[in-house]
Amino acid sequence: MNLEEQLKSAISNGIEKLYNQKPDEKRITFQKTNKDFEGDITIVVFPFTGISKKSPEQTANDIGSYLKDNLEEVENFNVVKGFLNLVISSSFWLEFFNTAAAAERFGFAPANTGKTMMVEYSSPNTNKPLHLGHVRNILLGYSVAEILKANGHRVLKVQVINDRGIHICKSMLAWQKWGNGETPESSGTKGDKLVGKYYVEFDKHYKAEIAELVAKGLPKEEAEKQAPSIIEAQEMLRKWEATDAEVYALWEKMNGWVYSGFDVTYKNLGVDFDKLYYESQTWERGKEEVLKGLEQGIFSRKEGQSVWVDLTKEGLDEKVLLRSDGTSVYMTQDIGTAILRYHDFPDLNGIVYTVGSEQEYHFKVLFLILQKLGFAWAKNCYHLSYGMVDLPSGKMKSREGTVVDADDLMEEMIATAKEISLEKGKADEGADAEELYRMIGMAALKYFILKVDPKKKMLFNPQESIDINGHTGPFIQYTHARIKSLLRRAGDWKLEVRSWKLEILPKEKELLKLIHQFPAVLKEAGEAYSPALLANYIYDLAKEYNQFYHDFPVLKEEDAAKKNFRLQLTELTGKIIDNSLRLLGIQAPEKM
RNA sequence: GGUCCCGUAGCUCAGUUGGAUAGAGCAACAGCCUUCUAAGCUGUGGGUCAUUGGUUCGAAUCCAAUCGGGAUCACCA
Repeated sequence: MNLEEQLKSAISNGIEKLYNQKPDEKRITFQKTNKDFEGDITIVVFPFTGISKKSPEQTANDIGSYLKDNLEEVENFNVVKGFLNLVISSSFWLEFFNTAAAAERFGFAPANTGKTMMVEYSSPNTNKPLHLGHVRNILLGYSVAEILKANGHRVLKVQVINDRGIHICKSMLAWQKWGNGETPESSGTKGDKLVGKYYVEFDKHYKAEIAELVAKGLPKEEAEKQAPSIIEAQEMLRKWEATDAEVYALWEKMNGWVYSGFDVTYKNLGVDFDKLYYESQTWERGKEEVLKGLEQGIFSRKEGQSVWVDLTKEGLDEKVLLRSDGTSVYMTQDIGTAILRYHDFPDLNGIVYTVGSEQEYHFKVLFLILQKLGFAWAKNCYHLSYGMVDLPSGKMKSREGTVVDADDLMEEMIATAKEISLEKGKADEGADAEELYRMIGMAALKYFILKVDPKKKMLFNPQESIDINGHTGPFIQYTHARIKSLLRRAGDWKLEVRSWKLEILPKEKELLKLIHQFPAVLKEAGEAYSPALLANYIYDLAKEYNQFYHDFPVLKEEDAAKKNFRLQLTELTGKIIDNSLRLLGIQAPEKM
């Protein structure tokens, strides 16, 4: 039982004894003690004045006295208006510290809650390279998955790759017509970049054709439909669906290029997947399920072969599930994919879809459809909806060439990290130094993105993102490196000795209090699917440690018990920072 | 137009199961290295928490309206 739970039940009992009525436990709330007053934790007593029929001050005094007499952890208390500030005993903090320091991985839930969660993230189209928007998605998804693991769940990281459809046909067509057999090898271009190049190439020709037709007097809408390029691309898609051998071979070849390009980006981002789903392998399943639903009368048929779901009762619209020519839409394959996933892993306790907020409506509809189809697990599907990433210049627009490429971005971050390191004269030469620059640059990027609440849209300012001072990833890395340096110098100092009698100084206690919060923060981050909570917490922890480090000698402390305590406090802080950074996908260097 | 999200310091963000005088970082200015990593620490200035009204002992937090910004409502993905 943790401190708050202990206090809660003691307060509940105390109020019952004092005033003959049990309070509503939900109204017993704790908060941090204001820094101007003495105390470690504060209880707001206003909610109990109705029961006590006394002034807030008197009520607080009553409860404070009761706690002091009946709970050994409560050493003292003071009252300011309706606020009861409790001073928790040093022995409690020392005992807590002993347990925490001895833990294998303090704050982590014991492995195996018996729950299995699937986290989908990335899920790109295969017609162009990954960009900054994908980067937020990927970092979030990866971190959420790791945080869920730390909370004791089994986690499967997956994506569904949108590998079929008109978009890839456009790239294929352009390559076929104007590519002259160019390959990643022949041109020295990363595969996804090469395919992206032909997607742009298609668009260029298509636009020109439209302009030409419009000049001839055709309305724009009509021109968009009649342009020869688009007609050819649609023809290609039909051939693909009929598994035309030549088209299929080209499709496989070009997707292969894209995958090897993506692999490089994923590797550099330091993320991985347990299983990949491909739209080309799930869309037919989706179609079958829709037709089954049609037979059962869950869906209805309209013009041609089109199939619709009516969600007007749920306050939404009607939605098409199969086109009038019988082909499937995006929704169709998502239905198939979800069902396939539960087929593959029947013991799944939920799927987390890491997808941008612009698709909120889509997922609302998807989950409703799955429910209508009778899948009880649909209620465990969750759309982790994150906000868009804007640039200082506004929105990213591929047409205006303002899209920030993921590979370029990483390269620049690392180059800038190197530059700054050299300027500061921190540079060691050699291979290790290059690895360090990479770690720092990536930390700056990842932390900059992950510290923001996923639900909120964020502004990506390239200049600020590589900052290494203040509320940044490198600042936290630096604190860790500093801790490691201390521990190295401590050498074989007897870290295992844990029986001390000493008074904890205020600054030491502040650090301990923050450490005490860690398990709750990790749990909350898992429940809220929010790496930002963890990211902001370790910043606070690092900041607090730096103050401690600045104010007190550790190795130079002469009192052996104090020295030992501070060293272990240092070690524990370092472990929490290291473990937490890892959950954010950030590496913690030993030196920097 | 319907639905949803957002509006906190010059800038980027915390803080929202309702609680004390709303916090950080950046930027600006002023200090601290013969002592464990100065990528650090300390201090100063900077706020009608978009506006108005309501609920409450108490509102940045809950409710309503207004203003401003964004997303979405395709036989696109």
